[in-house]
Amino acid sequence: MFADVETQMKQIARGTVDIFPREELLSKLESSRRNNRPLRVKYGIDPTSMDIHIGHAVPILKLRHFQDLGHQAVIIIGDYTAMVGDPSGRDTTRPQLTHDQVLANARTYLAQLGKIVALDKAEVVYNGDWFGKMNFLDVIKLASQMTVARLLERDDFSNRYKEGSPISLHEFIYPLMQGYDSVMVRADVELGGNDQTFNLLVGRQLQKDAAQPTQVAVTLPLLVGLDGQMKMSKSYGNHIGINEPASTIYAKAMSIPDSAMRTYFDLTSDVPPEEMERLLAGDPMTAKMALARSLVRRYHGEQPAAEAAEKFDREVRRKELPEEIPEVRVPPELIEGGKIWIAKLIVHCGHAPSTSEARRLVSQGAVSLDGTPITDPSANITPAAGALLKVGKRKFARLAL
RNA sequence: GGGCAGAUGCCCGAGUGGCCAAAGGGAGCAGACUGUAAAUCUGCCGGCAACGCCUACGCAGGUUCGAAUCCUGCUCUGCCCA
Repeated sequence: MFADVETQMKQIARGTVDIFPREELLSKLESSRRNNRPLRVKYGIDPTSMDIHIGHAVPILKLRHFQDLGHQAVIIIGDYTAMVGDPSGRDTTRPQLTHDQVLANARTYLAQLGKIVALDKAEVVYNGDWFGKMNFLDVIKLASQMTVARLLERDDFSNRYKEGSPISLHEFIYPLMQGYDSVMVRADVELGGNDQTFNLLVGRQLQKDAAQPTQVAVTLPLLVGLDGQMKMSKSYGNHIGINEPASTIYAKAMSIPDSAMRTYFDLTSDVPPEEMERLLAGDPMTAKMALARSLVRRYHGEQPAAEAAEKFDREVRRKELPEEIPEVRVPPELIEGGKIWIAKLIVHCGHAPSTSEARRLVSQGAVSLDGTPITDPSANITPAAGALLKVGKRKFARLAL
């Protein structure tokens, strides 16, 4: 039982950059409905690092939408492609991972994917299943289906080429591998980030060469990070990890710039469009709270979402002390004559990476002990059990002996 | 294989013998402001119980009282020729 094509299209299209070609998707949806056959919707993920952030989750959510509409999710774990390292959107070559690292990552990935898609209803395949069996001649045959000129059409490749940055040959192979995955799983639709457009189109070409029906490419925007400028990426430190604690997700979501709110609603939340419009027309802070809450709800559930909201309100807005302040034992070897150097103490609490950094914080007036500001970077203080050390606005420690 | 150019702090990028822990920008951190943010302003931004010392300008040596800067070899990268 599939919903009518128009309804499906509307849900599929929300937040997408492009559906290519649109008419082909329409006709696929029609015949799927007519024949009561779900579409095979492919999403490939390379387990290159351990954690998924909500930027990665954007296309995965779209996959979930397809599932909700009754279609078949086909998740490809790129255990082989991960070893190549997708160069998309990057200006440098990625490090190649070993197969063991990749398999370990794959396991944690699947656990995280399960928070978004219904894994029990999805097909999960590893592309090492077919790439691992290819011999060199097979690779050459695959390579012969692509030309260098076409590869250089891809922006990131051509930019790097023009700039004189290195492009390794294996990176050129990557799009072919991704495209070949589509042939192997006979994909009807492939989802991917905007930066994947080229790769998704290669899939169409390879399917055509293999005399298969071609897949429709559905691309989604790259989510901007917390800074509102650059794309979300762990290496920029502007990400929200889906495995992060509820209160962290909430607080990070609250720190996105107002200008990014609509995008976040569209791409990361389960807030329906009408509700979103209503919120965006009103008080920005209320809207952002709704957004933050919807995010936490997805990854942690309703109850933790409510708690995170409350915690944020209490600690950040009303500047009350957090509920849980880490207790830090002051080791006797750091104490001399009953006193401890403030910079050492801050480092010991983990609130500064070096004593140099710690003394900077002190001289900038960021440090207080039991509410009394400490401004002398060479101050020695007498540590008392239960004393409250405050570094910056949000970092606390309760001393213990 | 040959010729030429390049490698600088988290990133980009100046610096071509002392005044260089290294301009400028970005990122980051702290303070003020605030609606949580953004924007703005101010300060900081290698390490060390520190007005001094140590480690740093691809790697290894060398020349010099003194090197990021000069020389030699190596590694990596780009361009051109083959």
